[in-house]
Amino acid sequence: MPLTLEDIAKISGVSRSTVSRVINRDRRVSPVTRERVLKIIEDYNFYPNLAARGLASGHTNVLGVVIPAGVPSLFTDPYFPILLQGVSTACNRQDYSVMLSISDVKFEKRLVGRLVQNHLVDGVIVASTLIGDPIQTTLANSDLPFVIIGRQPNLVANVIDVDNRQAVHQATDFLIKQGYTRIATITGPLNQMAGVDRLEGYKDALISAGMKLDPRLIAEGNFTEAGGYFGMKALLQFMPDAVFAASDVTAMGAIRCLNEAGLRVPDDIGLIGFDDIPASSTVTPSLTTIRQPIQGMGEAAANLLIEIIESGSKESHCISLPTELVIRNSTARVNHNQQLKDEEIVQTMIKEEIENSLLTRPVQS
Amino acid sequence: MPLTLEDIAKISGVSRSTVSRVINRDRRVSPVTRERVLKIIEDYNFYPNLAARGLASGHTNVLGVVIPAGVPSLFTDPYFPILLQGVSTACNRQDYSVMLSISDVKFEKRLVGRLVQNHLVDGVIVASTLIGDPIQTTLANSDLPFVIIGRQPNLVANVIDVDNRQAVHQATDFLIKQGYTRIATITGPLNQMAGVDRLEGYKDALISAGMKLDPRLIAEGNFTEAGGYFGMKALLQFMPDAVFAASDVTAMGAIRCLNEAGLRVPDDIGLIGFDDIPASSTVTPSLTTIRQPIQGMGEAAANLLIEIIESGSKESHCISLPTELVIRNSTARVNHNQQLKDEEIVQTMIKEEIENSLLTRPVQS
DNA sequence: TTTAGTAACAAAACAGATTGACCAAGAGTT
DNA sequence: AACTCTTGGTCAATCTGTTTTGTTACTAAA
Repeated sequence: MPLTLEDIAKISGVSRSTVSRVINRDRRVSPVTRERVLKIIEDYNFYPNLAARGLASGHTNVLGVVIPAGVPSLFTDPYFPILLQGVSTACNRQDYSVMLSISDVKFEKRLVGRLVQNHLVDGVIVASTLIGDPIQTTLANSDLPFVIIGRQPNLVANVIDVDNRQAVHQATDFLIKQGYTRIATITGPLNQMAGVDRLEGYKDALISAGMKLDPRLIAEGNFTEAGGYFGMKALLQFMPDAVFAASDVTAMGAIRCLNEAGLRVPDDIGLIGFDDIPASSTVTPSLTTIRQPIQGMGEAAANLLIEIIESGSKESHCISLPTELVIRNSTARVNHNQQLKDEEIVQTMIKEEIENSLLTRPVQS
Repeated sequence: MPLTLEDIAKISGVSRSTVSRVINRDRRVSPVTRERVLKIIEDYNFYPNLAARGLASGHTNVLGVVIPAGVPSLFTDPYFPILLQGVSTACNRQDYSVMLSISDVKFEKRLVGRLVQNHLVDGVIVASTLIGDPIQTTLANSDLPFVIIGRQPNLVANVIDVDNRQAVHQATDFLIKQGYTRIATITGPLNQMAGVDRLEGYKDALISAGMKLDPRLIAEGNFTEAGGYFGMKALLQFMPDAVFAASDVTAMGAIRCLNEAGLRVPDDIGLIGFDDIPASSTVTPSLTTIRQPIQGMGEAAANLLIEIIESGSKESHCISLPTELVIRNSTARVNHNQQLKDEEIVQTMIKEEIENSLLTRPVQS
């Protein structure tokens, strides 16, 4: 039978409430009593019953992480484990636990109901939702604090994001500067904002460089390897000389397709990805890519959520984390520029933006 | 303010206990009352407070999943997301939730303490622990039910596993049958049983084929791509003509190394992996591999744990799931056998074993 | 017609924390 | 000396369910 507060109180010769205050760092306990009780708690290896604590205090110190159903890249993209690691790290540090909901079409409604209604978690982090996913409005209508990773249209909420559009704009500019002229893209799923924004960034760059958009050079992908492969296959007939792939995994698929077609990267076709997953630096050729701080986004989401929970703030916060363009060999044309050596050249994106974006900016409430 | 049992009771004109009975499917409620109360619960969208329920009933309907710190493949191997998906699916189906503990060296002790001591979860699933990880004894000494994925030496516990040794034995036999003679291996981390068992299976096959073991043909890896790359690099000087890589990701690293060295798979070197992750069928050449039912293992672990929790069984159960050898192009020597076509030939492993292993076998308690 | 048994529900006792109200003792003021 | 603060604590209410015990009304058996 596990110990209770009552037991500890009896052993230390104080009342239950005093022990509770010691545990909760209430300052109305004399240092000497505090020390004595703490020692006993330590000695007896006592942990308070979280259910009781949750019932009495109204909070559980648990954050929910919802990963929606129907995300094809869940199994193949290291994005999710890295994100989870970030959330987990931040939670560990602040004595929160992580409740994982990989939702399932069949159980989605019930799952979210449970999460929202029955006080299992103090707040929720939502990762890569589809545009218009009902979970957003469910959460918005509840009084449960939540943070969305990746902005959503028409939704005032707490958001952690990177500036996808701007980042891709820059990366595409880089391709243009390298002398590529028929620049194509394999998009992400266009039912996710990240997919849409990255496509817009690509368009922005071409337009502002005075190049014309050719719809035949845009292939829709879905952040998977297979999506990259088939996207590339579709593009090949229109002879692009460079491709922006909306994720690194997509780029890997494109490389496979190009290898099969006997085309060489970067000489025949330049390639840029997005994410900078571990494999990007080891693939041949190593992949030029836009690095986003995936783990950092997980941590930021958890930290923001915890802050909101504990402060009870009703404002909406948007945090945009910085990206960098990591230049490797997949864009190093022999004929046009000198071949880049193995070492990576990291070009940090606009400095001011980084500095600004690190701050939490309250938006309308 | 959310509704409580009391509210529902008042609305339906019965007592709190009756509402509780309705929710918990206690049969001592007349059908007509039950229907009326159920309707009200539905109408008012009532969900019971889980903290209160946990306090009163002593269980939370939450399973913990512990992924230990210091697993380098966590970020790069799709193993973990797939496993989690399995656990999650099984839990959803039975109204359990999943609490994720990606433990962190720094917080490990506290984390496990919390998990074990304060009734946050009803049971724990432990994935890929290191041999001798103290978490095992901590759990074994607690009265918290737990299931380990992947057997551990000297530990009587509930285990979900595949027969790594036997599966690798078969796969290596297949290499031998294909005519390869200098068969090397890149192992997994030898501080995990899966790593050790797969190495033993490799040795078994060579020995029982009357071939002699050459320690220079054994390179230690760690289930990562980089491990495969450097392992292959180390092996190359001893001129193997086939390699068993202890995971598919490891095999990908080996392929990269071989490409750089100008060697072709399968003609110069045959290659077999383990797992059958999605990428294995799309990589060039497609990878012959031992498929293990990762998602199935997650589901099995959750189902077993829930069964143990609800039955209160004190016996230890071991469930071994079947594997299959999936033959693709990385072992299809042109000179020795006819080239295998694109379609996969799936050779199911010893049939009897599969049938046996699907049963839960109680072991000594 | 009792008596026992049972069905259907209510009432009340928990479960193990948190937290506001209250109180005693000593310190500081005037 | 009387009064007010502050400090450090105790007491008891509270949170929302589950579960045991109690009560009533009815049916079946003696």
